[in-house]
Amino acid sequence: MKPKRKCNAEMTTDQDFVDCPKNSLWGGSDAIFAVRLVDWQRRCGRRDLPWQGNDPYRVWLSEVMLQQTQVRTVLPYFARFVARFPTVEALAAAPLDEVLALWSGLGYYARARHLHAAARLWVARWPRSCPRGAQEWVQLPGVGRSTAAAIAAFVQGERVPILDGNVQRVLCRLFAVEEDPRAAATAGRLWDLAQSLLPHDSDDMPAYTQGMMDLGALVCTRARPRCDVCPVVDLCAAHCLGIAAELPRKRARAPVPEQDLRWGWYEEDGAVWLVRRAPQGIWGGLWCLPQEDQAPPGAWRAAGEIARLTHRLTHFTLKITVTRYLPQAPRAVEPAAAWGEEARCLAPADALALGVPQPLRRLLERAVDSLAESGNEGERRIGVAKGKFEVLERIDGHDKEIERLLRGGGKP
DNA sequence: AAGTCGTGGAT
DNA sequence: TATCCAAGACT
Repeated sequence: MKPKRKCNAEMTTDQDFVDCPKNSLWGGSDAIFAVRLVDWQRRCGRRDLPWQGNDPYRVWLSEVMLQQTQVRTVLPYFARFVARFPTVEALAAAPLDEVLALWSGLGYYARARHLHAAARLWVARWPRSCPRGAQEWVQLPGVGRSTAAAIAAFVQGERVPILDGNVQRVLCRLFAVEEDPRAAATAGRLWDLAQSLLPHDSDDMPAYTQGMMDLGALVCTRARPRCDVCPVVDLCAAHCLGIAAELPRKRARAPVPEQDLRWGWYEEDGAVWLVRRAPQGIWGGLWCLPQEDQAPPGAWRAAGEIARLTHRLTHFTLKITVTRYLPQAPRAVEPAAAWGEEARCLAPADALALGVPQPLRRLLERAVDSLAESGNEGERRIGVAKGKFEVLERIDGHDKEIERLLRGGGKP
């Protein structure tokens, strides 16, 4: 698209400034941007999401779930969550383990721990009520400036701006901001711009806030923005300059490093040992296979590697090797003290009811499938059927042994 | 104040 | 396939 008018750096005369769309954004009290956006949201925006309304609990819960997570992904988790915990009181009364189990698979598990702590703080400090205004919402753990503003705008119509990824992109284009929006200095400027665009009437805040999100998600998208249907295209400096699709500028990202991880599949009479991970770090508080940072405990013998999983995260790639262990003696063995106090031995189907990280969830699901297939009562084993893993690599020099283990067989 | 934290959708 | 990144917060 070609620039239709001069803007920003090209402006040299007073007339250029008058012609620049950026000028009309600052054009006094008409608040044309907000008026247009609110009108557009009410006609074309999303109005049927299950958390929309003024229930503070549902709005808060959804905003936390939606942090760094797309709407499509959140929908089934939100439904399960409100079915199990219809109120903040119900959530506060639940054990953390149950919250983590419902959160399992959604990622960023600190959100679940903070959510649980926040629910308890909420009912203790605002009994039969809720935080009033962004200043109070932000006091809940897991609720930062943008999330607090979204809740306050939706529930109470407070005139406070949000600044999530969508809004950053919209503002970078609207004002032709070329700097990295995630740099601290740029963020401050974007917050100011966001504040300056708010509607004057607080009754418009819910539709306006939803409109900013909808505009970013549906029209002002990262790739191929739909400027042809944008309600504020004539106010957009980047469109004026013909660079809307190129903003925000993406910064170069370092290549993602790889990290090796070793898990132990300690199998005992059709069940497998799980340990709770420390609250800090990745998968904090979740149940997982014992991670073999040091030598595995005694009384077990290695029975081959049963899986190699590749798990990609934003900042690095995990290569997980899962080694199967069986008791040395036919009788049950004591859980190793090295695993800490919280260790449980569960059938795979039962383990799936706990909060577990996604790669382990897949592993357990395959084990359940395998049990269902091979279901002989006498020879119950947690075999893993060949070809059922998402990612399974041949392990050099042990193909036959691996194959046999993958079938869940015993000695040949 | 950069690093860390998950998973899946979209291109 | 590889890459970016999503209704960010916390340390």
